[in-house]
Amino acid sequence: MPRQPNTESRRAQIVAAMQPVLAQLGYEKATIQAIARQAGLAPGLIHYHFKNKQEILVSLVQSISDYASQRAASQHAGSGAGQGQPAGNDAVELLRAYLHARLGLGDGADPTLVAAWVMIGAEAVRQPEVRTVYRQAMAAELATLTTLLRKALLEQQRDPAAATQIAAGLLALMTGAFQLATATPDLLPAGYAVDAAIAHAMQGIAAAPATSCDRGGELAQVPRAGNS
Amino acid sequence: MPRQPNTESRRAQIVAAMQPVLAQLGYEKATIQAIARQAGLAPGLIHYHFKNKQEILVSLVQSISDYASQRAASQHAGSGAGQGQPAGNDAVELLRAYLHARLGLGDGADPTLVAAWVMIGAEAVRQPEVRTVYRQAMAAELATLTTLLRKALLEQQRDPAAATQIAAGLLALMTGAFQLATATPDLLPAGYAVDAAIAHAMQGIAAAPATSCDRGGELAQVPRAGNS
Amino acid sequence: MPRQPNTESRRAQIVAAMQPVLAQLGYEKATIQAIARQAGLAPGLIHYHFKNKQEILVSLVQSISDYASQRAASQHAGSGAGQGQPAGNDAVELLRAYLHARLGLGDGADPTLVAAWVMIGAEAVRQPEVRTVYRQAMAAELATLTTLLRKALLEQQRDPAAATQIAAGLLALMTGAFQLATATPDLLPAGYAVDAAIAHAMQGIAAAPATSCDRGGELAQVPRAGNS
Amino acid sequence: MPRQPNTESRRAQIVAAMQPVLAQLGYEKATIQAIARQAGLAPGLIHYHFKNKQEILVSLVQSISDYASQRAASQHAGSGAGQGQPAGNDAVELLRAYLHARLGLGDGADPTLVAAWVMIGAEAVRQPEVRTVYRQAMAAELATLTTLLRKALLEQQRDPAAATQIAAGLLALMTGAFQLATATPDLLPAGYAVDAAIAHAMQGIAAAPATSCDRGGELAQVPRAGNS
DNA sequence: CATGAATGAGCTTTCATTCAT
DNA sequence: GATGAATGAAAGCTCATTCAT
Repeated sequence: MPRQPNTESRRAQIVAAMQPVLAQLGYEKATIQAIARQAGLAPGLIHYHFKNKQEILVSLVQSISDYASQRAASQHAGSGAGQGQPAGNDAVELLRAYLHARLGLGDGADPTLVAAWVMIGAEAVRQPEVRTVYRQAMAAELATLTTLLRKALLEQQRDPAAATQIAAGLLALMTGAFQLATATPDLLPAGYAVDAAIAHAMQGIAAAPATSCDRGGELAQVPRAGNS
Repeated sequence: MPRQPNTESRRAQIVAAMQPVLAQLGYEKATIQAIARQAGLAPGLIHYHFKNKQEILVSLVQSISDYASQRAASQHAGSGAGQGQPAGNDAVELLRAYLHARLGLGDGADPTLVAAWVMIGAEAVRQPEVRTVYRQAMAAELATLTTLLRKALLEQQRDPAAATQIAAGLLALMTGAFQLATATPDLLPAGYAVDAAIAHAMQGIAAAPATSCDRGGELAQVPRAGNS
Repeated sequence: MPRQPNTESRRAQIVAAMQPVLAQLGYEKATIQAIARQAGLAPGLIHYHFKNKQEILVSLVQSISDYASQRAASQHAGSGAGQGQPAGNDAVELLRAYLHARLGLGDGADPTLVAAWVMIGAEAVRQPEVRTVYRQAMAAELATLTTLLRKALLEQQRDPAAATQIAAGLLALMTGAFQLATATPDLLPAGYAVDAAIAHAMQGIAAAPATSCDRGGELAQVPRAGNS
Repeated sequence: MPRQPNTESRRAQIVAAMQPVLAQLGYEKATIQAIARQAGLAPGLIHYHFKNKQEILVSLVQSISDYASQRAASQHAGSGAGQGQPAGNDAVELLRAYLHARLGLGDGADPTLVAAWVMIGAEAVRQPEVRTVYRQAMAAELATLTTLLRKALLEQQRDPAAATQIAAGLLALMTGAFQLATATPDLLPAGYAVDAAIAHAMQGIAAAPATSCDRGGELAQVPRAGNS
């Protein structure tokens, strides 16, 4: 009677264990021993399930990225379900909610997750394999932002071409906010990141050229950010 | 006649050598041997001038920070010298120039410098000594931005209280732009960072409440960013 | 009804799987995992059938040795069956055929087998258990050669005492040919080994003192090697 | 006052230390620790002077090969210096002396050296870098043998074209003799290897076709090996 | 000041062997 | 018999730091 494989769950367990260790110690100091200890496993077992340390890191990047995409998708699905809003601010509200979800709660939700992501960003600089998956994750985030922005722009009867530029700015702003939240806590006022991101998005939308008829003046009344 | 000590120049030489090595290899892989090779010195000499590797890193952070402050200061000095501008856009232009200088040229001037700074940011997460100087550098940058923004806001007759919030957003945006320029080159369109930063600043200024009399509508005409 | 044990066939399967792995990787790098993979079995099963890795190696040595002995025996049997040769060159021809079989076809028949044997030879140096069986195999080969040579010498009316010395030379020559075929392919001309071995044997026979009456001059016409 | 480099002597020391360890334990079991212990050095120092373990092995191969070439050259030089021999057996004697030097004294001079060479031969099978230098060493030996044989053949007024074939056989014989001397001591009679090699050479020379005039009959009297 | 060899702790990785299923 | 996860003891290698010269 052969025993049933448990590789998948073990891999997930190990990847999950790497996150806090990475967040606290950085990649080089996140030793296999430390990861094993965090996971409650024998060190040798790590290499039974992963070819090498880098592979754990790559898996972690994909895991985090997948989690983020999934959460974004569920948010999309959860909103707009005919709440009978009078004004057509659905898309704008969705965007606002997205930025809140991403940057809210002390500028980065789970500090461990954010710190791990910062470490991953540094490793992406010098490990090509990590760079590849990191870039994919960033591209996915960028695509999500661009889509949200395009919808919001259309909703506000603005030229959707502005979406790309605004999304790029938002991505940089979010990335930097993660870095600052992790490396220099308390330097910046609490909640600044959500406000800045929403301001960036809303003002960007407002500043975008109107689609057809020149009614820019009226439409400039993009809903103000309600949290500051 | 004893030759005069060359300690200071040696230290500077070593610190300078660490930058490209750090940019390429990260802190842990930036070995003393590699730094010594880059500096053209014997490995043993490094520890004569620095207690340990961390001390070189701390010196590098200060060095980069000082260089940035100095460049910012010289920029201040160089501008505003009564060139008889008709409109009172001095402060706004100064801010714009500052953001250009920081983010221009491929979103990060010297790639080596930017990459090194990204690595430093990661180390700041886990090395308290590094975090301290990193935080000081960031605080200095934030102060510079805040000052520039406050002047611009005053110039535009806006409430200067908005400066802090806008500066925080700019700092995050810049920090993230450095990260993205280093880890995911070519993901974002060239020059996006300068545009995004200037848009963030200008729209933030425009959106700030007017100082005294409520003439916000007219004053909304903050000079548009000229490069997009 | 209990299924009948398959231990023997499993053992043979595992031993057979070790050969190509050993040939390619050497003993230390021939991991149990690799052998199991080659055999299409689960790693854990290996140690059910073999106490340890060395035991597989020892079995392989015996397996190869047995195979060689068997082939030699069948060759003996296959020849000499009254083909009505006029001249009494039976024994000489048998010897020649034997050397051909051993060294023919690119100086080592099955390259995998030859390479495995070379690896075994190296392990025999340091593992007493391996040395024992390796020595037995070599002794068997030596005995076979000696027997063949003695018959040939008698046939040619030479003193059979020379057989031992010639056989020793042939054994060394064959062993070295295997080594060279494996480690330095293309260094030596194709087919050199068969020629050299046959020359060694034939010239050795020719140079051996005649048995009784001194007719050495005539008998020197030992059949020349026909393949060069 | 810089200290003077001692890298060369240290490298030589380490290479020398590897030989007996390799001879006794084989490559994989010849750990850095064991080599360091043999050399009386700290383990870490090994990797200061050698990039990796393989590099030590490659150096050892070259070292052994160089030593052999050198000894062969000095032998050449030392002989033939006008000893006023009546018969022109100079070249034949030189060849005989060479084989004696190579195979004499218990079929392999320094047992440690021979055993190490056997281990090297096994590693040459699977490590390309080792194979390269091993092949060079073998090619050098082959060239030496071929040259000696050509001279001897000319001296005996035989066709020198036979040199290559005879040399190949001698190389295989010597290689095999080393293997057998190391892995199966006492299987073969003492001194068999020298005798076999000399017989192979001399009989090969005798059997070679005469150069011009057909006086093969007389010239067949190649000097008989004097040690059997 | 300068050199470069030397040290040793600690890392990743490998792998024979064991064992619960 | 068979499976494949689990273990733990090495192994090679790296590198900050020290120190004799």
